[in-house]
Amino acid sequence: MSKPHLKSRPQALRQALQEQTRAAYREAILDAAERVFLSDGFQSAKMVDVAEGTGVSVGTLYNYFDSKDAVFQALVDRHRTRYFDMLCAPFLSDGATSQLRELIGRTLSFIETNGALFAIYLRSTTPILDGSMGSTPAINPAEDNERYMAILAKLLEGGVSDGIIRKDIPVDELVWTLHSLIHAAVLEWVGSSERKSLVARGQFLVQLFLEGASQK
Amino acid sequence: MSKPHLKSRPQALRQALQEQTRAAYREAILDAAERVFLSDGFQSAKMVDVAEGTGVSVGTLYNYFDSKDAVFQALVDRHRTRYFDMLCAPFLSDGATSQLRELIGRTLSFIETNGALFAIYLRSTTPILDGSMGSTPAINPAEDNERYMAILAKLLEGGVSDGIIRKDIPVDELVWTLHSLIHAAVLEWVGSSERKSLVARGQFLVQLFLEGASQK
Amino acid sequence: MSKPHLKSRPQALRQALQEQTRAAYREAILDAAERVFLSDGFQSAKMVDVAEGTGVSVGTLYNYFDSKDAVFQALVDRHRTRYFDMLCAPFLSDGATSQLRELIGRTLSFIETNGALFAIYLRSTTPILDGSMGSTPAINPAEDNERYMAILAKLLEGGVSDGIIRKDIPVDELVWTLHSLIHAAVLEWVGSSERKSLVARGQFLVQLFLEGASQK
Amino acid sequence: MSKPHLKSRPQALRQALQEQTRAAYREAILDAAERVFLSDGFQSAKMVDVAEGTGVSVGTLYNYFDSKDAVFQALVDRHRTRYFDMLCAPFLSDGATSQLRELIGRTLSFIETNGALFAIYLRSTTPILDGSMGSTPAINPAEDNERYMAILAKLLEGGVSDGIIRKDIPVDELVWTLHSLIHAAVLEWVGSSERKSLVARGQFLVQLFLEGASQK
DNA sequence: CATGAATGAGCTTTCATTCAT
DNA sequence: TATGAATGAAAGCTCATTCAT
Repeated sequence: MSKPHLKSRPQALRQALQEQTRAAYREAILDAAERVFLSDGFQSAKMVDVAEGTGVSVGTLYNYFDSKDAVFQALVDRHRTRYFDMLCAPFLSDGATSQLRELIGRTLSFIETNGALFAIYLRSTTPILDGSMGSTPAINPAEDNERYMAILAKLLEGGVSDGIIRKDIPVDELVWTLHSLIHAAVLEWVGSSERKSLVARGQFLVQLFLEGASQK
Repeated sequence: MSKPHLKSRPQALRQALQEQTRAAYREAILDAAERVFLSDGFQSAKMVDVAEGTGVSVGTLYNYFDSKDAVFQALVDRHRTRYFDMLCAPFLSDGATSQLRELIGRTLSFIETNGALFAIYLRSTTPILDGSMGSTPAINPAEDNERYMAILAKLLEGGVSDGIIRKDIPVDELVWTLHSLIHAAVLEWVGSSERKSLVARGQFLVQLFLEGASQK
Repeated sequence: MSKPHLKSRPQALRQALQEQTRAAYREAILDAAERVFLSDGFQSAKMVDVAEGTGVSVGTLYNYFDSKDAVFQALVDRHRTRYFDMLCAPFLSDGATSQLRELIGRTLSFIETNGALFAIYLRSTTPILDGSMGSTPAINPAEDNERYMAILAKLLEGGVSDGIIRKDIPVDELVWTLHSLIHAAVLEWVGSSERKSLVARGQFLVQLFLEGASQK
Repeated sequence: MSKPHLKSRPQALRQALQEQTRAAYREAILDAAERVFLSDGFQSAKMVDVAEGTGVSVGTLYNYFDSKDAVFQALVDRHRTRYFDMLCAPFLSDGATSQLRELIGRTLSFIETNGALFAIYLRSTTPILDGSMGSTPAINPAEDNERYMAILAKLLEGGVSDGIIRKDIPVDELVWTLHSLIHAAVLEWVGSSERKSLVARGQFLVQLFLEGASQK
């Protein structure tokens, strides 16, 4: 009762530790969930497996997330934030072409580092996939894709202005093509077991995208 | 019982009719299944819905297919046969470039005509998708993809020989890129509700693939 | 194909039998459910027990009812219809008093014959009970009670007009009292294992209600 | 350690305080529990809510009570003691009728003051309720009811001796009727949101019970 | 002794598959 | 061979209870 500040300090400490722990649990669960979702697919993934993968019991899962959907949601959110933060960082280089290379390098590097789930999520507009992922309205990859394409568009428009990118094709089409190309690369990479450097392939893709396959 | 040959003719007839009917049933079921799988996804698709869509009862489904997986399997098989038959037909035009256009035109035309399921199947090496589709070992899109890429490779190699396609990039890489590009286009098409002409976009893609995005 | 009427008859028959069977199943399930709900209470009652009690599997339950709530609902509905049909039948006797006796006789006879669940349902406005029964809006005993009290009211008003029932107490109060009394009797009966005649007690109650406990 | 008697005094003091505190906790928990049980029903009531309502953590609940059932048990016990203490207090008035009025007045006043839970408990012989309340054997309202009815019986027997109460009906029946009537009133009161005076209605009930509904 | 997160048995519900008709 | 109701394993989720701090 007297000297309550004596107690308040440890309490604050404990609280901090608690929150530390909570966060750690959350991360652990998400890590396990990502593994399970990736190997089994969202629908087939069982909460028990996620729990087991985390090393906790099922009930604990629900102390951190409201539902299976919510876990997936959080998984996506976790990546999304970092993804766009990374994309929006200022470029180190000048010129549309270099920056394009840089952007795609970053993108693919992110995927390479952070696992494939986010990439797959971005592709999950495909109807059949929709079934396999959660159907919460908040899970809306289309929006994220548009955001990404907007970034691409800005760069390519700059290239057109600079006379580097051809004018006879609408920028939208170029954007769409490059975006699709990147995603294809990612999916290919995700599906393969070898996991050749995704970044390297990205650079190669940009080259091909810019120069074309024809003999000059 | 007596004079079996008297009966054997009608029996053969009946048998033929029977088989005709059986085949018709199979087709009807597969048609319905494709609709359902596409709209709900494999996992969420219910056998009852397939039955209803076909106009038969669930039990009947199992007289024609061993399991839900088997239905999907058959669905893929049905497309695959026609797909490769179509691809292997002789070209109407000459020259690597024209034939490339023709091949991709055919490919996308097939997808456009026959629905998206097969295309999605071809992309289903993605782990998360594996979960959403049947997991029978027999469902192995990789093989089909390689077969397709082999066709592409032959054409592009021809182009290299003819001096039309650049030599400084390994054909494999070109093949991979073009293939990815096509698949990306298909997935994009599948996911969109507008359903702009896929074939047209394909032609455009080939152009971009050959010429590149750079201003010359 | 020829003589379709040869087939149509058995089909009609089969269908009739099927519906017979369906109805029988429904009844069997409801019977079991009533037993289980009564012995365990709605919340504690397990669908497995209902299934076991019926002699079917859990899945079958859901072929007949959408949910546990729906089972309870149907249970109540089944009784309600018959209950009010019976109450609304014309009286065999004349005079407010006799008809009162008759009405209460019928009521209690119904309860005695048809089991206690419906009676308990009618009492389930009690908050604690609300928790123990389904919370579907359609389950609204208050309405049913009011309907019953309206019937009582009409009779007692007649009695007042005839100078048989005292005028110095509002009919509503009399109705309320008699109604409560009946319900109390029913609950008492439900809770006891002896199960003395409920109808007899009812007649006795009416007498006491009319004459009072005082020595004249 | 040395001179234990020096310490024993403060210890006793501390112990007393401790027990004071313990008792206060218990009461607080029971208060909260009563609120929660009444609003949600026993089964639906969550220990977390009780804890929250008390302002302690769930764990603390289990330092004071062994289980959810035990909480309910204690809740009932707490009321029971006070209930019968109150009932057994000497009457202020003379004469069976007056004392009857007084008894019922006290009863209903108690319910009105102390909340409805105890009243509901007393009615919980109803099977369905058993499920919704704890099923510990110790929770046995029948016994309490009999105790109450014994009190009623004594009064009514007095009335019979005094020539105030009719002889032609066994006292048991009269007791049963009056008791049922009171309980019905209580349940009605519990279920209604208006909460008209329960005591007033009780007096009215006694009048009706004694005089009957018939016009004299 | 208070705390509150971890636990996991147990519940309702779904649906691919079977099988008697 | 068609039927469609019965089946029951399996999944997501809840919450009374425990226990390390």
